[in-house]
Amino acid sequence: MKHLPLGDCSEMLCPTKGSMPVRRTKGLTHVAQPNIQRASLAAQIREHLMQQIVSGRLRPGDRLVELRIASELNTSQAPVREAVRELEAIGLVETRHNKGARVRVITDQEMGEIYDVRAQLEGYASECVAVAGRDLTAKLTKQIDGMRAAAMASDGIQFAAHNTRFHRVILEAAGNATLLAMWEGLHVRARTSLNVLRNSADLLKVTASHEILVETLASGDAQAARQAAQEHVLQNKPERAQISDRIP
Amino acid sequence: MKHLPLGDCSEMLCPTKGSMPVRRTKGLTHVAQPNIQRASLAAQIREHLMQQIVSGRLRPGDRLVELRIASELNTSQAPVREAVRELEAIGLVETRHNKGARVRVITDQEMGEIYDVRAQLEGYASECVAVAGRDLTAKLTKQIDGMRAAAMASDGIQFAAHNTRFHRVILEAAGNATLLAMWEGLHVRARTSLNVLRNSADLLKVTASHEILVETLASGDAQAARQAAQEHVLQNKPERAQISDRIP
DNA sequence: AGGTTCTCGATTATCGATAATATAAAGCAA
DNA sequence: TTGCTTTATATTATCGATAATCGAGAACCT
Repeated sequence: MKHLPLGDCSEMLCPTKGSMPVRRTKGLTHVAQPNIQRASLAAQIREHLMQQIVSGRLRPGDRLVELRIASELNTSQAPVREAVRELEAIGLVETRHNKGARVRVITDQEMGEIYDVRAQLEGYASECVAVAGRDLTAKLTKQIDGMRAAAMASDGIQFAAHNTRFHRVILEAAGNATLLAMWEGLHVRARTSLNVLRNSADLLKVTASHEILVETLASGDAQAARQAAQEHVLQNKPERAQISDRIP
Repeated sequence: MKHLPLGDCSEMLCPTKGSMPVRRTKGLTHVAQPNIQRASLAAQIREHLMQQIVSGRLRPGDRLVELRIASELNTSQAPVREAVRELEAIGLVETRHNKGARVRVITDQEMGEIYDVRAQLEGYASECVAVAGRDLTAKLTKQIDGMRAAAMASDGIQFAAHNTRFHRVILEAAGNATLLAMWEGLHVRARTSLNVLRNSADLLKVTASHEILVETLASGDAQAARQAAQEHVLQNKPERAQISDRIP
């Protein structure tokens, strides 16, 4: 297949859906034994661009010119276009008709809104979990351990990953696929990474905040669970007027 | 431009964003005075397909073959593909890698989930509105009038339209763009149409249910507003195991 | 029969080229 | 100089053609 000069391309998006198969023999043919790319070009490009954005190599306002990216990656315009459209659907990129796409500027205002909505969704999810009487302590603790380790290593990316998984455990357990999908739509992972980069919060403190939540969830009191989850999210809501610099 | 044999193509999706300009001179050139299509082919095709789905001409499980649709509409595969992908993002269509798209089957289960989530979102929105002390009575009443008229004319489509606008008024007034976007993501209009078609509910009764909500909202009590909105949505949540037939 | 490989037709994914647009630069009249 | 029209350039939207993939059935083996 087209062996794109893309790096990892691991699941930043849709960690649930596994990657899909693909094999092209246009430019160079490969031994196709290791590195059997099983994702469409579009998906790979999407992940690539996503990395660029989240890592800050592409910064808010930067344009995404389809043909330029295509030539950089040795592909045609089509899959790039598709990737860009997907990023738009996700909300990482903004396009105007006939004027192309650019990396979306996520304002502090919007970041705040996201946390407000998350608080609602997670509050409801927690309520559902409590009502159903599900015990997630084991799973949640596992992620907390990961968070703590990442926090001590000052690994923001890893921290965000565990953080996201922690919350996903709750959302999944709520048993409402639509709710989960909407929550995923907020793309907590990407957003959290961004956020960690923006304001180097005290990761250990954040970790501790999760531990408290686990306890409340375990109590089984639906209203309390909801309340706790909402507060937890809002607690970590970034202050306004943060340092909006990005890593260089 | 390419004068697609598409009918209305009015704003079923993204009623906020106006349509965008486009003009092609490939096949036939036109006087381009009336009917100045200001939407990209992809957008037109998307609307077309959406109509087909919502109206029931395309039913759950039906395949959407890109090249077939393209030839039917006298376009190339590209814009069709884009349209289909958009429908996928919306959730009206389901695609599997290398296997194409088909109209998504919305199960009763999922329909129920949607209402549960909507209840949460709208509850929160109503709370925000009340807290902000905004008075929406005039706007809401206007839509209720529309609903009543549609109800008496047994016009499900129109009813759904007014219904959606009613709720959008509230969501917009909540002042959280992200919240609004998520709510739009549920595509209430399309879903409501489907729902109205599935179970011919008593539209006048539904209308009345909205009137009560307006009163509570006007009272300014945030908790009451939230409660009322949630209940309102859940009240209209379809029963399980509905007649799942679609109009022919 | 039961399972395996091969081939073919249908369809998606991708490509390379063209038409259409938007915007900025250049030209020109008042 | 201001404002309007024209031209040039960059880039998107769309097209038509190809390559790759899937699924079903044919052909084969055991």
